[in-house]
Amino acid sequence: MSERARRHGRDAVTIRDVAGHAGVSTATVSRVLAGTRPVRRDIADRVVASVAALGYRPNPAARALSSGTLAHLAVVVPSLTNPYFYEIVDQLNSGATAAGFRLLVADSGGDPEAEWRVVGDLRSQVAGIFLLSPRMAAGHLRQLADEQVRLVLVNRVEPSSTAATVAVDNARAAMRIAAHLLELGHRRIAYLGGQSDAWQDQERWRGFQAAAEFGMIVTRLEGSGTLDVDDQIVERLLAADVTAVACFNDLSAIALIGQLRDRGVSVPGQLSITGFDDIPIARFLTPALTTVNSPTVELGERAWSLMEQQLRHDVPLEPVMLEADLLLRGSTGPSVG
Amino acid sequence: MSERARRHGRDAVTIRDVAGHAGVSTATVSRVLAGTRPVRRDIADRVVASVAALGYRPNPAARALSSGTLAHLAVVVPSLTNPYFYEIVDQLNSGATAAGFRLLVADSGGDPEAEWRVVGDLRSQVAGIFLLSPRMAAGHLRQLADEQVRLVLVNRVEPSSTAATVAVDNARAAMRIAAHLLELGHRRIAYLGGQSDAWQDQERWRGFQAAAEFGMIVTRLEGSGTLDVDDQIVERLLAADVTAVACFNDLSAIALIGQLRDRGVSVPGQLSITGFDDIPIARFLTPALTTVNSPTVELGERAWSLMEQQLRHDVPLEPVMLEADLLLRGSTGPSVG
DNA sequence: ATGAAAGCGCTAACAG
DNA sequence: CTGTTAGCGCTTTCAT
Repeated sequence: MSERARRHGRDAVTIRDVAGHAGVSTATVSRVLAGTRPVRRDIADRVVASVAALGYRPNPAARALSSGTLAHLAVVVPSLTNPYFYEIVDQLNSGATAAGFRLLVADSGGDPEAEWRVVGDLRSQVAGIFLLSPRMAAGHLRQLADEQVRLVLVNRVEPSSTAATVAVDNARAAMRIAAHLLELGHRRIAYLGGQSDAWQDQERWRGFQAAAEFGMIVTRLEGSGTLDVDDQIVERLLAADVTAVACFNDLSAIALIGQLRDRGVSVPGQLSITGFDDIPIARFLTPALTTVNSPTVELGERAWSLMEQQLRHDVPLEPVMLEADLLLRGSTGPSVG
Repeated sequence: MSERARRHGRDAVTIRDVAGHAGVSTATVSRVLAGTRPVRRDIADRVVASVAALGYRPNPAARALSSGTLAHLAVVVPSLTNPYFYEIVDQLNSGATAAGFRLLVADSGGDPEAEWRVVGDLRSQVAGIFLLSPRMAAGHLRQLADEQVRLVLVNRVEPSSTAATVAVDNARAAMRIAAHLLELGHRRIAYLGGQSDAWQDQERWRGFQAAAEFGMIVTRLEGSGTLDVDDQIVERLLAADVTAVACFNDLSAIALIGQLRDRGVSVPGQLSITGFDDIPIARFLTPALTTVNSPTVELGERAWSLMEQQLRHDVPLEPVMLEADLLLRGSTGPSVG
């Protein structure tokens, strides 16, 4: 058995074998399988039968080389361990699988440069790329779009790029949280930020800053957007003299609540806390987390359909903006300030 | 511009262009890039310079077709929305990326048949496949190994198959939990199971059943292993008259605790709860979850190295069994039975 | 050590 | 509607 055959676990059966078995040309087999042009019914049946009989599976590499495109789509995420992306990836996977594409995943580690490199690598290997919360330079994003890489941007709006885009209106969502806190009597609040180079962080911060217009005093504290929060965070918070903390996302809210619990600070008794995203676990926490839901399912669906359009050579559209709903739960309560 | 060129966003620069630019043959370029055979220093330098100057990127499909293997590895997970798997996938991704492989992910939806089909699809497209908590029939697993598909089984031990395997000793971990509960005075406990066709569920259940030897009474309740728990679960639990519930995993423990909170049942005051896996969020919960850690990092590392060995044509080894540590946190307390 | 040339398996003109 | 044939871009003998 040849080395190649061993790799595939058997002497690979090729399109030629099928053609021979069915007594037709390889072109006909190809046409039957791809459905690119009509083939006489009885011949097609014969081909199908031969395919089944021989257990033929087209070689994707050969197909890719010949047709110029691989049935692979890539999705690049800042971190594979952030639950927020799971649902989106899951949606993309459903769409892609149904359309006969496979999903390649890549993790950029949240680094703009690494992200750019990863995409550079991927672009020649896939038919299209989903960028989830990308952080790369606007110039790079523009360049990719200019170079006709099929792109879908999720949660990053970059007006200078023509890339297809779907995003949640984060600023508006932040305002909703602020308004809710104000209604509860909170006037001095803190925003525990995420990575400040992320579009989502900028938008959310923008939303909270708008609350200043309504008489709130909003202090920004730097955070990571992950479960790893600064050990000193509680002290910094207390020093800031606030009655509520709006966190960049659910993950950091959860970590913060954990810290507060350890220090004996009650939530929402002494401090109200809000998250962002509504990851599935949020409603099961004690206290359940007040947050805004990021419509991840719709986000994923829209992202997929934007990709689908591009695969059909349709023109990219206006950015799709999605609304987030406020979910009032137990982690917020009346101000005690 | 040709259709093909358009797809790649530019007229693709091929190995021939590089060869022309450097004034050498394509074979030489190939050798320099792959390092398969020695090339005179100055010529190699010239090639490297040309590659850089033209921004050449080898076409993976052509490479795959020619060399017979694609630099892709696949990982099949039962569900893309379970945090537990992401930790492992993250590790696999690191190893694969470092070795120049890309990771294809596929979701089987937890269905044994779908899983088998997915693998059938994938096998010709990748150099190897990781199966995380696979549920497919033992016969299928054996068949794959027999057909020389490079496989790594994670968290499923199938003695009849020669596939490389790494798994956590779930039965032992379950015993550790049981022993801990017994020490706290719990004698009547329930096991809220996962999907009963999963190896992990069987092993955990086996571990808890062993506790009967030590005088505990263990009732099994059916569960899903996800955040979606039966609405009636609290009633069923109360009816079972137990003082502690060992859950299949952290996810179902979290969901259960959420339900109990809603019904006003205190944890661990009235009922002690344990999880399984130690997902990152577990320690931030209130109460923090008593669980056993699944050494996901090591699991991922071992899985990767098993794959690496196979890529080097090494023989598969004995199953690697990993130990799980008990993490005592706030969700368990003395029995009030 | 290097080049020429033969494919890898498939698709897509181009003929018929 | 079907067959023949020429590549797709790369690796790899086989010569030199």
